[in-house]
Amino acid sequence: MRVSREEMEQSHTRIVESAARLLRERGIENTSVAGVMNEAGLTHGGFYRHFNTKDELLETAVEQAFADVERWLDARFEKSGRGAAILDYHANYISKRHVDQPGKGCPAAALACDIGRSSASLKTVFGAGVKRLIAKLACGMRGAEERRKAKAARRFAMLVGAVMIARASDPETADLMLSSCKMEENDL
Amino acid sequence: MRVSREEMEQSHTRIVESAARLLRERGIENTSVAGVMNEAGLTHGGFYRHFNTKDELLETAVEQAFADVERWLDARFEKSGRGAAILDYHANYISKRHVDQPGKGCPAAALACDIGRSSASLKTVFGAGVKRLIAKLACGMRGAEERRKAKAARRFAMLVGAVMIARASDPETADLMLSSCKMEENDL
DNA sequence: TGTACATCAGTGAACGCGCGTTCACTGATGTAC
DNA sequence: TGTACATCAGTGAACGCGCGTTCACTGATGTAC
Repeated sequence: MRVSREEMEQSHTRIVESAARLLRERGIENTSVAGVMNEAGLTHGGFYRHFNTKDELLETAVEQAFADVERWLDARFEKSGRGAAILDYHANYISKRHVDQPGKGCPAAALACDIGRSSASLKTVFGAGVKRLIAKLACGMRGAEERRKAKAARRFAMLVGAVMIARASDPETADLMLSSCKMEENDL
Repeated sequence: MRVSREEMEQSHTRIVESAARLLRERGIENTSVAGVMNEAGLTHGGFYRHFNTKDELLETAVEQAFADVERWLDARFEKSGRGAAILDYHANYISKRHVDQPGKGCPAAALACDIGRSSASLKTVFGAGVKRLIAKLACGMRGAEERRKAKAARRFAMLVGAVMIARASDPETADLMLSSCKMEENDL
């Protein structure tokens, strides 16, 4: 039966949020349209009133996941200042909690692999998110524009790599990875 | 019809090699048993004379992919010495060629994401490979044992993250990632 | 404000497809004599 | 070395399953009067 415009918008939001979480937990191939709809409290048939294809949902969900991280960073920036916010970000990133909860974590660490094998449009969404994140991280650093950006990119690559490898490894190797990439030592 | 023991061993080798390549190109979910067998010049039905399950093949193929990298590194070590070998490794890793050819590249950069969602036994194979690689890379460095290992782990994380992000991004962002992670600058 | 009707969000069965795995079968290989 | 037979690597049809997508249907919502 038809629902009100407001209810439909809420459904839409729930679909995107469910997708953003399930995608990061299970990956693109293991996230089914039916699974997302079920998580959103709906049945699979109604999906196509909201999106034309699964791919369209993926783009929206990945965009949303990046936006969530940016909002988190912005809030920290305002609360503790840029330097402290970046330290917080790093410490939270390289943590057992982050490794164990991909659904709430960084979309780059959860999805880079899958998106590397996906459509060009999804890569554009992903690349734009990464670029915005790196720009934000570079803000909290010292030095010339280009050097800051490159440094932020190197750091971000390390964070993403460390968490991905930790997730893909036995607990002992995961620990090695995390403890090696904590903040104390900054040189590569 | 039955084939000779020798032919069977050759089939086995071809199956594992095909799997190791296709896995890195397409990921675990998009690599089918039939696809691997076809690539090996066989039909899918015969697969189960070689492996009990697809998972068993995955473990063998991932192991093989790591062994290939180790053999490459060992050869370079002998030819050019440890320092030069590590420089070569880094330069080859952060290259457009590596980004464009996942099938011949680092298994960590190609599969970390997928393996993070797989069985504990596959994670053990992966983690062991990563550990051996890091140990090899630490060999070419200076300083105390623990510091060398941590530094090698940080570098490896950066390399893996950079290539994964480059593969998942639009060309412009991919370039930013690669150029930022080249050898010239070593600090994070 | 009230009524009559068109719209359309959501449902659940159905579609064609590719997957991992099983199985009866084939015929060259390996072995026992 | 030659023969007779058991073995088993490889084939291709078939299985049950979950997938993305389609569709006829339902009935509350939104709108035109």
